[in-house]
Amino acid sequence: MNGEGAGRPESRRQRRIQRRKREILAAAARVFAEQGYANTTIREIAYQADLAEGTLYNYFGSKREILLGIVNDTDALMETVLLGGEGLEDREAFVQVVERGLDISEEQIPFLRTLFSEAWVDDEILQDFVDSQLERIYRRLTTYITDRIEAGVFRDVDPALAAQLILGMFGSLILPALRGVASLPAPRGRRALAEQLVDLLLKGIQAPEN
Amino acid sequence: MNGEGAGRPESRRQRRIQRRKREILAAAARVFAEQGYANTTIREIAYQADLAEGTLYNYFGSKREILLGIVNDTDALMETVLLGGEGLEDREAFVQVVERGLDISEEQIPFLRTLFSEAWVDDEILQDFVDSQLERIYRRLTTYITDRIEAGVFRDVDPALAAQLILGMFGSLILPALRGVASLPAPRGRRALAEQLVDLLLKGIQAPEN
Amino acid sequence: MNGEGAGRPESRRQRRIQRRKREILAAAARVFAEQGYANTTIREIAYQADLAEGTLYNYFGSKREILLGIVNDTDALMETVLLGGEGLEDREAFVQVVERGLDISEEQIPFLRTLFSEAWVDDEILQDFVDSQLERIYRRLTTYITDRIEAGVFRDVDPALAAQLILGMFGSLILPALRGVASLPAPRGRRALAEQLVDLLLKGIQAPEN
Amino acid sequence: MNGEGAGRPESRRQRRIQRRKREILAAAARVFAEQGYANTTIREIAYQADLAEGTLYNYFGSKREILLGIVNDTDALMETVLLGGEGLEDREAFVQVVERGLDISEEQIPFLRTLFSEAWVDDEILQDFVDSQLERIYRRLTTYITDRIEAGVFRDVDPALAAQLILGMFGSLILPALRGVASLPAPRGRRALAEQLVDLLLKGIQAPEN
DNA sequence: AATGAATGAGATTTCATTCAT
DNA sequence: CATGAATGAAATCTCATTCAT
Repeated sequence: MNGEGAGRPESRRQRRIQRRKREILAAAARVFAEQGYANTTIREIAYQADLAEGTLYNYFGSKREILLGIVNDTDALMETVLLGGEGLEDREAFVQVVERGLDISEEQIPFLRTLFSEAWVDDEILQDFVDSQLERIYRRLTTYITDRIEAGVFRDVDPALAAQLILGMFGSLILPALRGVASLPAPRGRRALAEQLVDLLLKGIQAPEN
Repeated sequence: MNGEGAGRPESRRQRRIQRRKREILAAAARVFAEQGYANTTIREIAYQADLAEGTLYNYFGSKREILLGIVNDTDALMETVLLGGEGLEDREAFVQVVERGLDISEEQIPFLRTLFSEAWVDDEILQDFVDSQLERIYRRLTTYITDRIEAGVFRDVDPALAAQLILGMFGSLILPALRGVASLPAPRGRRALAEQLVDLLLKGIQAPEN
Repeated sequence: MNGEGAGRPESRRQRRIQRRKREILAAAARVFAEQGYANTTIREIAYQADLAEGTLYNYFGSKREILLGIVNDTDALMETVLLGGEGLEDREAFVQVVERGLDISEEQIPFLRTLFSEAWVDDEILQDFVDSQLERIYRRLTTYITDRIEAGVFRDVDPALAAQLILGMFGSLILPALRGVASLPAPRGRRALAEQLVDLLLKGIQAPEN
Repeated sequence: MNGEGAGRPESRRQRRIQRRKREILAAAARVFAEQGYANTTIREIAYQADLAEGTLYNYFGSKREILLGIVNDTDALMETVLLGGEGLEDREAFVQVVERGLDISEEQIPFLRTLFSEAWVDDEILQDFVDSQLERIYRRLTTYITDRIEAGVFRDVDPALAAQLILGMFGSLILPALRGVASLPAPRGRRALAEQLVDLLLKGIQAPEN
């Protein structure tokens, strides 16, 4: 019974709702990224999502909840940056993680752009995201560096500071794309970019004989 | 006679106006930095500057003009980052410029915080500031690196990319202070911080025997 | 079936919007006529139209747009003054046009009152209305007089000046009603009024033997 | 004693104050005429009168008092329209009064323009001026016409209506100048204009044989 | 669920008036 | 008397949110 398809109908309904939510978040992220959260009206989001204004409120309780939805989505994605690279030789592991970071960043530009601009002034977002997600990446990197120093592979630098500087280097790569003034290189170029970053990081800028 | 105390009265009036403008900008920068431009009301700025709302409009034509006033002020200050360091040995020059950058950044935290949060979504600010001031710093650094490579002091890296990565490293140092989650080290610590950055930059993270 | 009651729903919506717009314009014209445009607040118009302030902005983009809406409406009505009277004997034609002018003016008193008071200082209104609508009436009258002179029915007067003076005479009739200090005579009296105006116009005030 | 010039010093002071008041009224009338009362700022009036804003308040207690000052001044002038013409032959008397009306109107255009635009919506002005000054002119004209009818010089028309229509004719002559879309003819042309008005008024527009 | 008209609190901005200098 | 900076009430307009259909 229950006509075609069956399955728990509840689940189908849930899936439809989730899909609709994602569509709304994607539309909202696009507009937020372009105009900023405060300058964006619900009407504009509704228009971009091809829905009536009131309909949005069936999926999100407020404009702010849409923003937090974006933050969460981005959160989830950041997780994946850290996956992979395990068991590889150091240099290659580094390069792959950087490259993957570039890939993900590009896909998520509107989300990241929204995220960063609002994180400056919104304490809840700042804590939910920056002080949880970035902190995790930062800690993981610190631990890794500490290990490598102990293994004698890295020089005896301050691991926390080194982690911070490395994240800064990575940030400088995606910043222009985030700001919308330049786009990231094509996938092939990204590999080269990652290699150059890692090269500089490992060997420094000074000529060896110095 | 006619020592200080006389002078053209026009000039005294002008000075009073300029002083009042600076007071307003300082108050506004504080509030913008905390709450963001869009969330800040004229009423709040006026309250912080200890003036009536209408009085602000005797000095700035609109809320936005106040924001642009902050951008301009910051502009002027950024100039000074690049001064000094000429003629010093490379390592020391680098260290001093980084240190000075930290000093100036600290003084200007509310202004910088305002600036960066709004530059994301405000094209005029983005172009007036980021694409003029930062670009200058970036170009100067690129030129410097190119020289050093030609002189055989630096390895043969991509100078533009290296400059970008270095700016990213510097950015990572002031970011926590800008975000308000940590403050910069005391002046003595800043010297050490600058040295560590320069050390990592010059020699890399890899152990020498590698 | 599908008699009245169906129709494209778009069209029904459009009609509802148009009706609402007219309601707002009527309320606004009443208030403008009493207090003048500048002295009238949006709040007052909204109150008179029995709507919230914000609702007005769903129909008109600004207070000024409401004013222009009134001007346009009046424009459209003025057209009809000139209709009719064709083919009648001169005296009767004149009388009928004057009478119709009185009728229309009475219906439109709040609109006309608004219009005239603002036309003094608002160039756009002055040109959109006075210099297009009144000009048309004026030209038509001039042409008519010229014809009549050539036909030997009217004396050899300056047709343009005569037209101007006639419009002034008509204006003096509706002015008291427009100012709100007196109302126009009842319809029957209007015919008599029109006849007296035309009589004076045709034969002058001087006794014949003079 | 009392130094040079003597005279009651009070009186000299009074004269200076009166002169200053007139200067302010003239400046205000110019600006009001151009932009309307509500759109004009005290700052603009002060600028045109070459005074500081606060200084105006030494002469007039409020912006509105300046407006009423203009109304009064105009009032005083209107008086003079009616002077003269006594004892002249009818036609010439009419012509001279009309001509003088044109002369005075031209001199006073900014004042009249201000007056008429505000009289629409300001009951105090409407009553103080229109319903006192115009009423006087209107009554005088009515009386005159009644006399003339009794003397058999004028036809048996409704004197009140005739007076109204005549004022309307005169109004139509100065209206374009008042509106700022045309200027009055040069003095010589004014005589001709007045003669044409009077001619039409006395003999009508119809050809005699009709 | 979907719609979009209605709502009204709240923001920016203007400007007549005051008052210390 | 003259000045013009300071004041703050009041006006216009925006827009997140609600709710009847």
